[in-house]
Amino acid sequence: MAEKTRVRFAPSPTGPLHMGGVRTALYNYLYAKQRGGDFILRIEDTDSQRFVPGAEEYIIEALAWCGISPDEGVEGGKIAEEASAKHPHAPYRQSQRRHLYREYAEKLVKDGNAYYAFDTSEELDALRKEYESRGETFTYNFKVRHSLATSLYLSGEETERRLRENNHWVIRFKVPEDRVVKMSDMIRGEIEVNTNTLDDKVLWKAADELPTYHLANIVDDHLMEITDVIRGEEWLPSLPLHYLLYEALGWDKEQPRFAHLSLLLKPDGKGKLSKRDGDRLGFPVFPLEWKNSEGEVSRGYREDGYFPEAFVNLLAFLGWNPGTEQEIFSLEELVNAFSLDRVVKSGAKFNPDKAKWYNQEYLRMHDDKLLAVGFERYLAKMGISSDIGYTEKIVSLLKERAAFISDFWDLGGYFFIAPSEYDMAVKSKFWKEETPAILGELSSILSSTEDFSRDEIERILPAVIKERGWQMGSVMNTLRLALVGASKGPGVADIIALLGKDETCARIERIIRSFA
RNA sequence: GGUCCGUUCGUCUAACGGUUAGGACUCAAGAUUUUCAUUCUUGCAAUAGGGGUUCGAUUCCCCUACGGACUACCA
Repeated sequence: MAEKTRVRFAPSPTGPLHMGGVRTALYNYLYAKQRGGDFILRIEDTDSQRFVPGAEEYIIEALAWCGISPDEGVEGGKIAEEASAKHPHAPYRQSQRRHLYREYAEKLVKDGNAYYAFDTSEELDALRKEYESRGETFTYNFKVRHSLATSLYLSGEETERRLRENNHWVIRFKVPEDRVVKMSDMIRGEIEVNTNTLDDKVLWKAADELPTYHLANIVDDHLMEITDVIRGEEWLPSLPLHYLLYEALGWDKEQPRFAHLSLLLKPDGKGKLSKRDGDRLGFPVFPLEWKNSEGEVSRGYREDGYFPEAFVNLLAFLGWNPGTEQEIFSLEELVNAFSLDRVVKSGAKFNPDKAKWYNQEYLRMHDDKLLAVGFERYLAKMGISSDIGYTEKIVSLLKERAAFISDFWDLGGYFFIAPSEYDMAVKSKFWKEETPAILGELSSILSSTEDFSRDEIERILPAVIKERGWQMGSVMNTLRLALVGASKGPGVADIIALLGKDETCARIERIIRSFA
């Protein structure tokens, strides 16, 4: 029987989930679902210093908004704490699994694969500086560990004494000397690294009785039977350590496959996409709005009016493509089409224009009724209430020129509020001496029109203009100016029919008075 | 500095040794639209550089350049 695919998304609750993080979660999800596997959400909160309240809830909510639902880890919007049939590996929060890790760290020490180290951060910092000043690279490995205060060098009694004395000690991995670690990455292929360039990383800290990422991650991935690890490129440098750790723990035969995703880069200039870029260039970097403890607000795709489907779609295409010319994919279609083979190795610069285009495509696919409901919510925030039938007609008229629901307001605010000012460029071009008289006559013709349907108005208008020998351009544009206030919008007949007889005539009278 | 990863139009990318190097976004032009958009058509625009390997390199290898990540008792 083939093994069941199990992947995990393991964010750290140190702040809101970045869109790059959402992409990692998405690729994990797509990969798992395509294989009928499970997607697990695990919270890696082993850094007690950087814990941010609300971050975990944010992560769960963001994934939910995207339609990415974990098979394991989250139940009813909360991270599962108790083991159950659905959540056999609970708890899924590393801080609640702390008791598990020490035994593995101690086992590594017993087997000679790790050791106790008593040097302080300050001592090490000083040492690093010293090396740097000599132009050398400080590597905490076989070259130096015997000269430092470690259980490798100290006597058994001395080690015992120091372990008891205080909790300023750590357990470090003992990286083997001069070995070439051969690794395999599903996206990048084969990678080799000599162990001499690796540091003896800290695995466990006595101070807070917590493991570091490296240990917790490997232990949990093993315990949770993770088959494939798909994570960000920033983890690639620690892949050799992870290989070595699996080996030292005796788990290398069943260690997961790895895939490292390239980073999302800022749209302009150099470097990875950061919160700052969003603020600077005017686009969201986070899926949902986030307010930090200082009250600073970071905008979110959701709040900016992106459809979750569009967001997921554009995210999927940042570093992956189906190899066909199809660009619009639902989540289900992505599940079917996704393949790590087609994930691009290089970093992708985020393009806000393309993001907007995606949303426009999705807006067009949406039902008018749904869009109208969304638009009414937007209107309500501005204190405007509208009949849903009326709103829906507006939406259908404006749909093809909008990318966001909020665009309906910019595009059609005049359907709700009469123009208070007029585009003077349009006026100077089309407003003639005889215009007031013409508009006045038009107003009275319209007010006596029985059938106020769009089609009837569409028929009457040009007929009248032709009959009286008026200038088509001048009349139509000034009429539009009266109704809209500018030279934009759908057909005049559509606007008139929607506005209704009274409002149309009132607006015509009003512009005549304004320019009298 | 060291280690690792990467490099095709401005951007996202296709082309798994043989193509006029394709598509999408952006931009420009034209057509349609009495407006603005839409739509349609067309256009601009790329294999980082240098060596190999090969009958033939975007594709394989090496070097250089550039970019990125990592280099914490953070993840």
